[in-house]
Amino acid sequence: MKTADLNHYISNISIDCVIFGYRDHQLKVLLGKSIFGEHLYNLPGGHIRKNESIESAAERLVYEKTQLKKLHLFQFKVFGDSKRISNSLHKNTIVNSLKDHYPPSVIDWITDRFISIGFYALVDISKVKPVTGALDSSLEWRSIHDLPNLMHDHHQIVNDAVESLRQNFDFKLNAFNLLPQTFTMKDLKLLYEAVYEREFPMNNFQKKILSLNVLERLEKKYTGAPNKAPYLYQFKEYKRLN
Amino acid sequence: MKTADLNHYISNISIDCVIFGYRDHQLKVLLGKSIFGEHLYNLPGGHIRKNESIESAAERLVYEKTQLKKLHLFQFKVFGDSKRISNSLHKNTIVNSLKDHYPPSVIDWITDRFISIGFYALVDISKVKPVTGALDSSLEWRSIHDLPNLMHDHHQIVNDAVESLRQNFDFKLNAFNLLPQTFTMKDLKLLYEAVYEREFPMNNFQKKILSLNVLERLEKKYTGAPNKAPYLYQFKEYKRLN
DNA sequence: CCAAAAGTGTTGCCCATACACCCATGT
DNA sequence: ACATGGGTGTATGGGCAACACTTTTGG
Repeated sequence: MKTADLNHYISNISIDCVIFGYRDHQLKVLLGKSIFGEHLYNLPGGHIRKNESIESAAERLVYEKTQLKKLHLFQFKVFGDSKRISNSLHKNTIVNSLKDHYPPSVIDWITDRFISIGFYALVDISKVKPVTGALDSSLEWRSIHDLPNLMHDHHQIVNDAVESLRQNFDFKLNAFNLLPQTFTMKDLKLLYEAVYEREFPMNNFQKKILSLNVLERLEKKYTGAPNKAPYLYQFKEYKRLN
Repeated sequence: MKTADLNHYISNISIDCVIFGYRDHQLKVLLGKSIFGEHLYNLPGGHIRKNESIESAAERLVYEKTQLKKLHLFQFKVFGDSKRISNSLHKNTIVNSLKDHYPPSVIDWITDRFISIGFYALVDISKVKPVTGALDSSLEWRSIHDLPNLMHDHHQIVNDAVESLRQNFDFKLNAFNLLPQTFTMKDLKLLYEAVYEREFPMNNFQKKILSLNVLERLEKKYTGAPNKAPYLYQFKEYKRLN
């Protein structure tokens, strides 16, 4: 982060991205291990270039961390409390860490008040190639039920993103952004159970999903297990979108 | 708008408010008649002070136009296209109107790129005392189906606000922000019909509303009409909130 | 032939809708 | 008494959930 670069970005506005993945029957979010503290994490995010839209900025920021494009992005809320950074426990840590490496103007710019636009993204976790940024030492997928210590109000941002995801996660086509190309009905059911945190009876779930007419049934998946092999499915729209 | 004042506001971020009212069986929005064009209107809006939250800013901006506080406000979307103002037909008009009255620094500040946070508010239209701002010659309530020529992308903002209102306008307590303290069941039904643009059969509507247990029935409303007098209702929460 | 899990069929319940009816009011 | 519109009760149908059942697979 060079001084001159800051002139290309809009001040006082940031974007925070809640990148959702799905693995081990759990909904996960991608978090950066912060260089500002041993057990401190932060959401992927960044700033908006003066000549790009907020959607493009969010796409770019998610791409920088995941190397994925054309994903499902949704702008779910704005976090605009005037003290959300200055009241944070981590502000002084950040200032102390940076003050020997950057001029005061940069420190001021970074630690000024920021209004943050929250986006969430849905990704196929197996396709993500995590790339760390300047401010994190590593990237980790963490279950939404096992979140570490998060910077500023990022814990609140994750919670609000989960709530918004539940609101908007309909029975039409959001799920396929989190799954590989093909999957069994049970996989899909487990995903819905992870999102809504409740169980769905298999027969009724299957009836409901199939009645939407958005899946096509492929061949069976033989695993060697001594039981009936489940069918594989994929979303009919898959080819059109990929 | 004085030059020095701009230092108190965050640059490049604005708030646009879609203030909904209800009259003549129609959903209305409060629009300012712009001083920048004969048949040009704009949404109430403004900027965020450096030390106030975005919610406080939205409350303040709505108060300035309506003299109402403690209303139902919802942050529904952010409008962040980088060209939303510079591509607008109205930008040059604004620059020409202002350039003789303000120094270039002010003109630049005002006509720079703005990311706008969209809020909508629900108000009892009879309680509003409209107060014009510096940039509008008058304020008018306009039906959402009879919108005039709106500045920049404000037409899109209104449309998105209406869509969000429909999403969030549940059968619990949003409606009472648009109605006077007491109202008949038919009034309420007509409001819902205006919002959702479809009809609701009276008996089923009444059953559904009453089953929510949020209304209390008051005395009858005798109008002199030669038919059964309807009951008046008010929201049980009314006293607590006012 | 058996155990395990996939997948399907059947019933009953709840809720939303539609239809029919009764009630109060002023002329 | 009657026209008008408010308000309530009853039957019908579709969707969802619980239960029971059949099918497929490898040992």
